[in-house]
Amino acid sequence: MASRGINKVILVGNLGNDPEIRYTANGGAIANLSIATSEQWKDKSSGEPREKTEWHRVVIFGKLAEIAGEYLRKGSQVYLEGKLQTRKWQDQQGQDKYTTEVVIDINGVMQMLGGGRTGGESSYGQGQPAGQKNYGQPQAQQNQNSQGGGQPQQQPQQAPANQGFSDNFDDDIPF
Amino acid sequence: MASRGINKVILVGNLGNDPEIRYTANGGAIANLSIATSEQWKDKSSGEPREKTEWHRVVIFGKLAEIAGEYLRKGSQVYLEGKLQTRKWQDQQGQDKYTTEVVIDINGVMQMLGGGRTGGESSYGQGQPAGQKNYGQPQAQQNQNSQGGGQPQQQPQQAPANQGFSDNFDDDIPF
Amino acid sequence: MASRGINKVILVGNLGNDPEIRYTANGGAIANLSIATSEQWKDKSSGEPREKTEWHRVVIFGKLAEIAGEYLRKGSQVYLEGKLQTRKWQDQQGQDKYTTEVVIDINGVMQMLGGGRTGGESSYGQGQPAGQKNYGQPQAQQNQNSQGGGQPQQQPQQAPANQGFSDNFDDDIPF
Amino acid sequence: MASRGINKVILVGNLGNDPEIRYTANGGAIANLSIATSEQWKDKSSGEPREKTEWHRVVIFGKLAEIAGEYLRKGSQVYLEGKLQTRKWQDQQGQDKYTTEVVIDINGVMQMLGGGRTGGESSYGQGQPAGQKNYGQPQAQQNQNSQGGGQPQQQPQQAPANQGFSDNFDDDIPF
DNA sequence: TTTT
DNA sequence: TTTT
Repeated sequence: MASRGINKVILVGNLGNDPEIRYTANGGAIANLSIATSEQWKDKSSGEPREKTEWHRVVIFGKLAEIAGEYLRKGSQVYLEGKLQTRKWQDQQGQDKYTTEVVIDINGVMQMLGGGRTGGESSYGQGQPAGQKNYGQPQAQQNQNSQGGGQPQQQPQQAPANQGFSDNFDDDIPF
Repeated sequence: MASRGINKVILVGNLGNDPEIRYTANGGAIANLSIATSEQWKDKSSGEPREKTEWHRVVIFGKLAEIAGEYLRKGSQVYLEGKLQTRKWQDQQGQDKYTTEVVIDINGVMQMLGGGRTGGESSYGQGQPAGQKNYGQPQAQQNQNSQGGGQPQQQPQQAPANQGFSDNFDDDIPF
Repeated sequence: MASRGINKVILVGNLGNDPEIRYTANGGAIANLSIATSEQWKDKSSGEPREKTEWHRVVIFGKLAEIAGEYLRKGSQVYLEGKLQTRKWQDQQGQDKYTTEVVIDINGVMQMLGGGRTGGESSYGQGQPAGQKNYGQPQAQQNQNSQGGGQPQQQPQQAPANQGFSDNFDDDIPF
Repeated sequence: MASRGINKVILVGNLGNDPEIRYTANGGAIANLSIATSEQWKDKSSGEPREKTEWHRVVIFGKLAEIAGEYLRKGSQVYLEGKLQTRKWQDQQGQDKYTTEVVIDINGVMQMLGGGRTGGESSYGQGQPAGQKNYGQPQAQQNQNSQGGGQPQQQPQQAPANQGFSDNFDDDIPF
């Protein structure tokens, strides 16, 4: 009955479309994203460059789904950390189908990338809340249930020193 | 002020010693582990096998620290997921020192590996609670604050089907 | 045309069956694994323990496929690192189907875990090289194309210390 | 003598300074980066926002070091995947010191993020190839030794479809 | 189909 | 020393 195993997916990619948001009866948000990752290489025989794009179906639950709906748009680059899940469903012909998704739930992570310093000329952001360039970055915290960093006990022992490392390093340390 | 960045460490390794457990004034547990990972390769010129062991200083907080203290022993194999943290301290001569640790807090993951099917002859387990082989595996859940999987909303939509996949697959799916 | 994105899957789980090995025309090995990961939690309302097993379809190429075929068996615990890939195929009715797999290629990682069902009673080691208990662990190196660690230049600076469990650390370092 | 363990670090952060590049006698490049990751949270008692920045010392070897030197600058956001390594050294007083670094070698990954400070006003692109805005992104491939994806056998089965944002998916697949 |  |  003990929990066994690790099931983790890490993606860095771009949205192929604006997120689709819906809500459960309880008011919980669910976001569906289509994320592209691509790899490219040189063909071994011809030496020609080749590229392959992989599309990932991502489902986000809860607070991160709301943030996704508010701040992510087609083309946005995002870091996602979740788990693999395959669900079975029937199409209209009653045929069984399986869909594998990357699920970002309360234990998942979403982080917007790139910071949107686009200078304003970008074709992105077109669907963004008005009056807001990209500086309205999300509170896309590392984890939806982080309540204070998780180790308040340590605070006393942790010198307030290395907070931002604004203090001067010793010459000794080779940074 | 928004959270920026990902700071993640994943280790699979063995304990060099029994965990050291201590408690904060608030009663919170802290476990210190020394974890070895090793890589080996063949020397490019001589073709001789080479090996290098890396030792990691790991600090675990909270519930997972208690589980570590109860179930991990010198030699145990463990999966750990946490973050890098460097703290500054002074040695007895007042010299500044820096120590980098892998911190497993409320957002971290600890998972015992190998399941201890050692047949009883193993030299491990010597420090284990009496009357307990290795079957008393911990509830080392994927995350200390998992409260039901994080997506109860989805349950209704999720057919109770693929729970354990005990149902038969279609011939169609090439598993 | 530049490579963009990260597509990474990390699994720690158990094989539901012995690996299926086949070979390409070129003699390259391909292994198919079915890997289970499970998570469990307490139901929020009823407080009852719940468990969910997820099954992952894993495809391994090359040298690691050979190692999988030789050393992994039904029940084996394994660490896998690869990428998500969805491929389209047609069933006998000509219907389009999609299957998402975790692909472990030359950039992937496979690592056997547990390192020793030494009990001997297991139906296990049947495929293992004779005369070799669990020490006959695979050379499941972190990466199929590691050629010496990639940083030979640094070797001189690296003290040969800390090699193995038995070393005593300096008093200065708070391990 | 078998390779045991996983030692993996994943960082997404910003450079605190331009990379420092140097070369070995053999002509191999080495880049030193200082990477910041930050997390922030609300203080449990006061409710006040708190933030903590962690600085990571990163060492990159080989081709990726060259790319880092050419394309990364102070402020750049980057994805890095490497391993933890602690080395011992002596300061001028002959005192032992330990420094823990994130090492990106031939098995590591570096990926520039954000893909486009297109503003032009940035002190940024100064090292970029002329005539090339942000599209001149580096060939920071997922791995320095990728030689064709590692699974050429599978290529025939892989439809050339889904290459790029513009493709329309089948109606069957619920993306 | 695994594992606990 | 970064970023928001």
